[in-house]
Amino acid sequence: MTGTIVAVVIEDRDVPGLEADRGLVSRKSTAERVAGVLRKRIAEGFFLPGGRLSEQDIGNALGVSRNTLREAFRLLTHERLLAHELNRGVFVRIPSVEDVVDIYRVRKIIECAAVRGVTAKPASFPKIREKVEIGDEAARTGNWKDLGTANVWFHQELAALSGSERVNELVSRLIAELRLVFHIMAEPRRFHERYLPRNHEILDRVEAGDGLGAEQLLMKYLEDAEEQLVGAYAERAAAARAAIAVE
Amino acid sequence: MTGTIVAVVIEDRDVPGLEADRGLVSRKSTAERVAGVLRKRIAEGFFLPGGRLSEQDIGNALGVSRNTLREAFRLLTHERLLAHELNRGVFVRIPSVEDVVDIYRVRKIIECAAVRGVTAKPASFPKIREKVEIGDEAARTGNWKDLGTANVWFHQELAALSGSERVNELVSRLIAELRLVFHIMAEPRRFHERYLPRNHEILDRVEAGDGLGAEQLLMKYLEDAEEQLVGAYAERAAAARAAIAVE
DNA sequence: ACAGTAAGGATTGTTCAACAATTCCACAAG
DNA sequence: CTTGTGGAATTGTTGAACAATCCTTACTGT
Repeated sequence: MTGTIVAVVIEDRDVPGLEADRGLVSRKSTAERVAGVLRKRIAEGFFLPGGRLSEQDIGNALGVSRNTLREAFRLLTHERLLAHELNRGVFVRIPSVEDVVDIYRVRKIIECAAVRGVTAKPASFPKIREKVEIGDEAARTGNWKDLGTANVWFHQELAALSGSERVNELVSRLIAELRLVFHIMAEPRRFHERYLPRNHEILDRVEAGDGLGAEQLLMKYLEDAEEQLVGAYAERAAAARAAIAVE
Repeated sequence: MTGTIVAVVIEDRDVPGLEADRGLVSRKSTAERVAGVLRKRIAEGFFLPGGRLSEQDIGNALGVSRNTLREAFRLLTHERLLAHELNRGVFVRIPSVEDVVDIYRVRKIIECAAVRGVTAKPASFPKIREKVEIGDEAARTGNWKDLGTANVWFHQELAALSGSERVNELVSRLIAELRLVFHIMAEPRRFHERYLPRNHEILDRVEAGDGLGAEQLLMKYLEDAEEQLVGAYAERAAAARAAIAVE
């Protein structure tokens, strides 16, 4: 028995650094691939918030059985991208204003904690800087869609400073949910553009090793964004829901 | 079209305060009920970490079809309670040491932020106090299982101070995952007992309105618990995995 | 004795068809 | 305008079937 334990431990340490590639090797089930397709479609707005996803139609279109498709629906429901109503089907979720408030509440906790944790020594963070510059470039060329995406990535990189797998996953989900909000707002330009200079300020503080300073800026940033979003969102969300009721 | 919007809005405000009861009305699907049963069984250790959950056996035992059972498995896999290996089945997850470290990393961020947010004015928090006292009582009567449960609830109440639905859900999951760890450790007494006085200290600070003080205590608490857990856990987890390999 | 392998049995992955349960919609009745 | 009341459409769930994969075991050759 003890011999087998040793064998396992050895196997763990035999080829260090290779374990990270396991995700690439492990094949995914059909349901997960289908979920991936739908997730992407939802993110890019092909399926709009409030819309119903018919088992039959999508099953036929994608060439998978209803059972497999339902497994995919479960996955996305758990990510809060779809809402499952018993005997009625699944719908692309319409986040409520309370959802938006809660999302920002969690973002403040998570992102600020991540930023606060940077050491007191100056250092370079190329990945974060990259996202900021992608945002600048997108704004310069007027590519508003990319601007929104870059902004999202910027915040994901900030959260990644925490070094926690679970935090990364959580933030990914929060941001996927926020995408639904943006689809209802449908004004990426006016919303994202004004935050570009603040991205730079935050990055500067981070690279200067001033975690507390960066945290203060980020907190204000998130408070402002939330306020702006909540103010305009309430009526839009109601209108979106009403549009469904009409249709 | 605008007219219909008004109609919806009116309907929304017509019977205020009733929407909250929607969750009670909505029945749950079979898959969700099955997931609930399995979740409970896993929490109480009926299915031990590393054990495989046979589709056929459990399906027969619970009287549901394989398809429905698989939907339930998906749910629990997403909660990190089960691990799904393609063509091999689902297993009760054995958290790695890295998982434990990451869980505590997130707990520090979340719970500390929640506690830090309490106002500077003294107030009473009966729900938190209740959990602390349940823990005391369990320790006095030597009911070690309840002691662990009470301790878990205490921390859930602390996190609930954040007032965020998403934080509550996240913490619930983290703690469900930690239960797997405790099942492998299998020493609820020695682990939890020593933290009882610290529960009181933290509660005192919270009720005194000293959020920052409570945060410091809680941080130290979590650091100590993590250290103690990680130190003893590595070999146990390896042994558990090896036991599977042998069996 | 031992690594490699080939056959088989068992389990999961996926699909399909069927039926029950529920919701939706239109229309009639009060 | 509200309140039943049908039938059509959709989802919920099951059971069977087959393919794909994994695990065990026995066999082979060295």
